[in-house]
Amino acid sequence: MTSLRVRTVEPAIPTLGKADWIGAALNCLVSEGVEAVQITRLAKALGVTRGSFYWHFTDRQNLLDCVLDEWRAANLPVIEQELAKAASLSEGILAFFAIWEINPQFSAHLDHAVRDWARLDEGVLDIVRREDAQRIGTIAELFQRFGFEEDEAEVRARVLYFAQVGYHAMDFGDSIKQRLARLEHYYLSFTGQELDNNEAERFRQLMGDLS
Amino acid sequence: MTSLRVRTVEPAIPTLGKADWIGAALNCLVSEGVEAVQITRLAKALGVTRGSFYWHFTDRQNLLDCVLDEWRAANLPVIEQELAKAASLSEGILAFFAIWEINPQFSAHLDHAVRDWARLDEGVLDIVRREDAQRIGTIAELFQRFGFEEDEAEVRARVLYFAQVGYHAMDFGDSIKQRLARLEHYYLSFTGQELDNNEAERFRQLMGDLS
DNA sequence: ACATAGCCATACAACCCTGTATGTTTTTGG
DNA sequence: CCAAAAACATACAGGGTTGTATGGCTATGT
Repeated sequence: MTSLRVRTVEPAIPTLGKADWIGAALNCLVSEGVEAVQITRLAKALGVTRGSFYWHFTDRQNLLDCVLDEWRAANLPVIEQELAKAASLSEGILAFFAIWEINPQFSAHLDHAVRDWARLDEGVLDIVRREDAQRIGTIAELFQRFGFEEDEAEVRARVLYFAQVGYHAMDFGDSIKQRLARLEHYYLSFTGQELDNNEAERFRQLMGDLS
Repeated sequence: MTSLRVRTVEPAIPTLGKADWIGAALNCLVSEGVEAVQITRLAKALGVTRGSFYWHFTDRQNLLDCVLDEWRAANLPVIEQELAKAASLSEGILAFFAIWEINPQFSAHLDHAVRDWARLDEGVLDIVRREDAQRIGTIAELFQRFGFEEDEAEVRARVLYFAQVGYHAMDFGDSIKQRLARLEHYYLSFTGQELDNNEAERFRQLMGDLS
């Protein structure tokens, strides 16, 4: 929607663009929350004054709107893409696990930060809710595609998604290894089915390599 | 630890106590987040000036510490008490469901607010993590008590707890009725066992009456 | 009746953030 | 070469928050 680069030709001395401000805002949002996304601080971090900001944006809310758009554009499509191409249930479930951990396009921290933000802003909450509903629908579709009837698919999708969000919502702080060690138990708990040994090993290697 | 009422005799004209300030702070924390817990605002809400505050507390941090203590004292023991007295797995699991919804001592909103707070404060995060670990341990104990081996009990406890926290962390906004309608599916998903019809009905009535 | 302590109001200094208005420099285009 | 726009700096006004210092009122005890 918003073109992050207005200029058609890059200037000789690279100057700041909207994208730089949005990037700084994203970092600040993730590490310190919405309230910390302040024009003064970002300007200091970027090494310019606030005069620059008010050239690229009308006001603070304008920046926050752009930040939210960035989140939607980055995190929204990943889940659908990953789950749609799954050729088996286990492939889909394991891909879902992997998204939060190693998918470079998906930022779990940003997801978390936006969710916290939503608690303080009705407008953001609405958008996050729609996003969540859509994600859960995608997961439920996966379960249905591989033999689960509608109600059970819906419930299992929700449990899986809630657990994933909940885990990251509490910064529990255990390592990926600890969770990988009990991968089969998690899979059984989420699906009610046993996970093939070969698949489990392949997944462990995939996660081990990229962690 | 902290005695919320210093006075031994109630004054004729009831004056403000620490508890009143902490109560106002809790409300503000739940509805608007930590950053909104400001002395000026609380004073306005309580109908006094900030002079009163600095008589009861040394500074803002002092108040926040008290707020955290209140949370621990209120929400911590509830889960252990409820799960310890369960005479069957289903009784324990259903009791766990009920805590977030209808237990008067437990505030799900406060739990959520404190968790958000923990993202911005390392000290709070440590305390919340210990609390979470303890709760999960209690749930795992329940599973083990009714026949699950250690590893599976631990994983199922975590999935159950993560899902519960995740659900409330995202303000999903569906009604209790919607979830109660699929109670059996949730129970199956969390435990791998079928829920007795009579117990399901009894639980639905319990939740229906008090919601 | 008076001193004391509890409880709160008032006033002040310091700081931080926003938004706007207005310069200043550099680049681009005709 | 000159005008215009882009990108940023500077300066100012307004508001909000914290903490402290100090003063005033009220109940209580002796």
